[in-house]
Amino acid sequence: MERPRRMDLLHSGDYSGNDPGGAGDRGGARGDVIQEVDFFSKSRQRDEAASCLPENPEKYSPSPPGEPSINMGLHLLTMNSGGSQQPAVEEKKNSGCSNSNSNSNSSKLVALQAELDRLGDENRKLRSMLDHLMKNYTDLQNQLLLAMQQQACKAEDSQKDNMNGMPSPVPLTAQQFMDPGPTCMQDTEDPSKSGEEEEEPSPLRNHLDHASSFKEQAIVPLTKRRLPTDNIPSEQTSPSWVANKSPKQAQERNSDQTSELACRKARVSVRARSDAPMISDGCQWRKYGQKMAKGNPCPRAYYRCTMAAGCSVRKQVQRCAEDKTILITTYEGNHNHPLPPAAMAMANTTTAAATMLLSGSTTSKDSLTNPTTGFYQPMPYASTMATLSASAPFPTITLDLTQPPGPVQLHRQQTPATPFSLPLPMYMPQKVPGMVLPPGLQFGQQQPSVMDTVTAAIASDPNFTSALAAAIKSIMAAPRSSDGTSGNSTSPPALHVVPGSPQFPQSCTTFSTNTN
DNA sequence: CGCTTTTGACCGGCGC
DNA sequence: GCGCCGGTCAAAAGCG
Repeated sequence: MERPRRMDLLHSGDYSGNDPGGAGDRGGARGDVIQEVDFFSKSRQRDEAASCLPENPEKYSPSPPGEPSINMGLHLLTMNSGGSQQPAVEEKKNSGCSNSNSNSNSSKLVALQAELDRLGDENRKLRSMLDHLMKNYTDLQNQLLLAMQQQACKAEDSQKDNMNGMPSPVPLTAQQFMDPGPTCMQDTEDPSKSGEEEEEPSPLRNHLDHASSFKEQAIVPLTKRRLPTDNIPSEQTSPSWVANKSPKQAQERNSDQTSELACRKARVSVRARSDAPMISDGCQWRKYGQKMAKGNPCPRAYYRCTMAAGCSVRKQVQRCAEDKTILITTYEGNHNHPLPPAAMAMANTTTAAATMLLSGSTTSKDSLTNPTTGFYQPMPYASTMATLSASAPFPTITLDLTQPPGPVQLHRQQTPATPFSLPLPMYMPQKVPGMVLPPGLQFGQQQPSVMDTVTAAIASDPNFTSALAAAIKSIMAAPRSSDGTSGNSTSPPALHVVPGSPQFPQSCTTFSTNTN
């Protein structure tokens, strides 16, 4: 689980573009001496990637051949490994040219071999360190975002309680907060509580789950606030499940359901131009319904994430009535399973947008901006429009990627009943195939506080760049086929645990892309 | 055969 | 109470 992630990082290097049959010859014999020579070949990028992930290179193919990738600047390992290999190759050349110095050359070869081994070990250590740092960093990010969300939820919860005179929900103790207990995403994960339900494969039960539970716990007040008696009949957890459980479990179950409701109440929606019926977002989806929505001649399709049993993430796909080239994809909920890099982008986007949405619609933007001050950084992404709307049954944030890149005018209306827009720095995948994210795109002239809020929310995820790159790649390589779901090319050959992917329970992302 | 898609039915929320 | 609408279910069909 560690190495695929590393592979992901490396794969987002700037070499992986224009590799038309790359996947085919990528799975050749790795680890032998020959690959060292290949560092000078045109397929260096493949070998670099393979050198960092020698085992099952073909199992990991986040980007199809020819798929442009984004240079996320994570070249440390790649260059390191490459540099460590280079002397050996040169030495081989030298040794092959002069037989008279065979003895000295052989000794040199031995020394270089030892050096190579040493560098290899060092390289591995560095990789491990990088992984560890990344993990810790993302974990911290997650915790911070969770704390922010909890703060927002508490504030609004207390506000509502004051208004309604309702007893406030049981306050979350630290134990509860840390306890991976009933949450919207974990109702089907915990075998101890849901023994009859599908059991999540243990590899999937990683820290992400814990992190998600962490976050989802934090969102409970919001849940109870919003929907004290609501129910989700369509979820894997049926009321009968509750009935069969002990009262305590049933109570937990209700908490789960309400939490899940909260998860699904906030929506993040993205509009983008796309010919494809559905964007490829890195997840596997199963269509479970289609309806004709009022006011739109185009049907609305309902999809459910099938990457893991019990995953409550759903999405709606519908074309814009005004402009049928615009595809509107709406995501709800959080994945309770590791995500491939391509899907990570979606999850991160969802998280950031949902975080912004919650923070902006609950307490104030400060709940987000202040805690994330440390994350303020130039947002190296083109901008687009993010629209927050509380007029809908669910708070919804819409990321409009159909706008041309560049500064976007923004509006923010605090009135909950009216939509308000704010600039959400986003990358314009349709405009920049396989290029480095333009650094330093600023939106200073636009309400900095709001911009910072969104910026911080999105940029706070250290995996955002890599995940975004994966998303862009997946978007650009979005299959024109009619599915994009089961036949989705982004269906991960191997799940990649990208730690710390903020998958906030209330996230719902509409992701519209432009595959034109 | 298993999985996915299709599609009509069903359910709950909401407004009148 | 009724109808509308969004969302989901589930049986049937399709597909590899």
